[in-house]
Amino acid sequence: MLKDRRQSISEIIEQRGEISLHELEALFPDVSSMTIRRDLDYLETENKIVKIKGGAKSISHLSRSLLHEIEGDYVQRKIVNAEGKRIIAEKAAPLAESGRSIFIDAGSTMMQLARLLKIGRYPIVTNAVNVAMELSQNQSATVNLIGGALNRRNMCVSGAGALDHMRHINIDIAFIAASGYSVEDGFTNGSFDEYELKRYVIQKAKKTVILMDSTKLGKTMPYTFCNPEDVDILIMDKEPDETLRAIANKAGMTIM
Amino acid sequence: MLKDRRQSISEIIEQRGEISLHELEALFPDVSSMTIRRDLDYLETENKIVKIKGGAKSISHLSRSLLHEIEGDYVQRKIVNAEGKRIIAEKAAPLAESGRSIFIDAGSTMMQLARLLKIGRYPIVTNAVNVAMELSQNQSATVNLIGGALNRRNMCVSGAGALDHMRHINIDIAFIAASGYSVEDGFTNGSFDEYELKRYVIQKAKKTVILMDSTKLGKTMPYTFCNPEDVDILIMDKEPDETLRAIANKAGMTIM
DNA sequence: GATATAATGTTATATAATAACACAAGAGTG
DNA sequence: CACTCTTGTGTTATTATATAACATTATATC
Repeated sequence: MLKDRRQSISEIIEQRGEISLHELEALFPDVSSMTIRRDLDYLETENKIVKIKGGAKSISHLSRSLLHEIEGDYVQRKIVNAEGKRIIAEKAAPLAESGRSIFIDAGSTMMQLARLLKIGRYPIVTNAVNVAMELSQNQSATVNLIGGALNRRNMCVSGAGALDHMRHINIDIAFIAASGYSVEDGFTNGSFDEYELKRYVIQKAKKTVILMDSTKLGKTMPYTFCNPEDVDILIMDKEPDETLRAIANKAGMTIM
Repeated sequence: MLKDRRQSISEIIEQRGEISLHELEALFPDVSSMTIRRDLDYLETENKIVKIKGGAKSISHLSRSLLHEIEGDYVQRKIVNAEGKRIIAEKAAPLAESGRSIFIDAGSTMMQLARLLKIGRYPIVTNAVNVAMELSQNQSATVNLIGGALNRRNMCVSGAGALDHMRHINIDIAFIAASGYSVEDGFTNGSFDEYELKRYVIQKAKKTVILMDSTKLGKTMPYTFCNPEDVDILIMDKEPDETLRAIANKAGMTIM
């Protein structure tokens, strides 16, 4: 049946992200390669796939890769420490299991985390549009997107409306991103609105987890949103040095 | 210079959405086609484009087309009346000029409207994530995204949080989508949460504009969110029949 | 069951992608 | 300043893929 076959092809591509014509030929031995080509033509007009040389790609997969790179200076970030961020996200994901109400901050590390949380059904609150879309696409989670002004640079919501929204939501575990940490200034970030929100969430959350890759160490950004004393767990991609370890011990902050 | 050329190519593709290799060859006569191929290879690894047979496509354009089709049953909708929706959006866009605070509802017609509003800098409130992203991508508008539970089917926010959020926002003009209209039941839609929000917004807005394509006429969905008396302007893609015209006259609703 | 329409198959042809090697230009380095 | 190493580029032959046009088979409709 034509409709079924096209549906199947669509689903396969959706699942794998990309496939070669030859693979499809093998999967559908009953029809000729020309038929499959025509199926791909059809799916392309439906904006489900793009035909590439020798196969096809899923548009929604391509779009997802875009979501991961929304941040303005993404090229840099991507190169600098994509690996570190993955490591951090993998450490953080299991922590989410225990929470009944989770907050996820904006940022590319958080995007990685969102991907890993796919399986499971946590009620999740976030201020990042890309995180919300990622979470909602593939799972049964309840996603609560905070309202407020949308920052076009990083697709993140903040401002007075956001604070207001949070007022009625209780958070078990908050996963917060930091753009800098230094002994003098603590955990810092670069935008006032986001600073306000982070502060507020940390204050409300029963447990605060900071996700920060090692390149942020020693950097100071304009706003200090919290200090080690306010943090339960700090997750990094590398082992902390002695100074940081000592500070953490004193402040009761676990480093993972 | 390699970097400049790649940047240019990237921008051209970004702008046009798609281009053929031959066109690029013509635009860059100083380099061989092989060089351009290699540039495209590079841009592909950067997730900016997809190479297709004989050229390339911009990923962000592809993603945008996805935003337009997020609704679950989009295949149907798309075929039924994409043209009608464009007509409606074109009629509605100029109305937005006069408002100082605008609300835009979720839905594919609204997505068309969002595209047309690109030029200008309206402060815009919306509950549709795709509309918000579209608006924020290409312009100087202030976009205010309503908070609440994210509906994964249509990427639209609703629920108690959404109502709460709206409480402090004043709306000059509200552009609302309707899924059905009938004489007996008025303007209707299919989800309770969205119904609540629509009602609330209409009640708050100084001016209510309903956007509805002609295929919705005579249909009734589960929830009546308003009646002609509550509406200032109804925009459709076709001329109304006599019955509707009479009702509109009586209710003080202008039909465009 | 006859006719129209849609779906599929087949082939030849045109088109584009790739790989492999060759060449040139610039950046360090001794 | 020669050198060689890297990087960017060009050329060609080869391979792979897409297209177009027509032939064939299924499916629906009356």
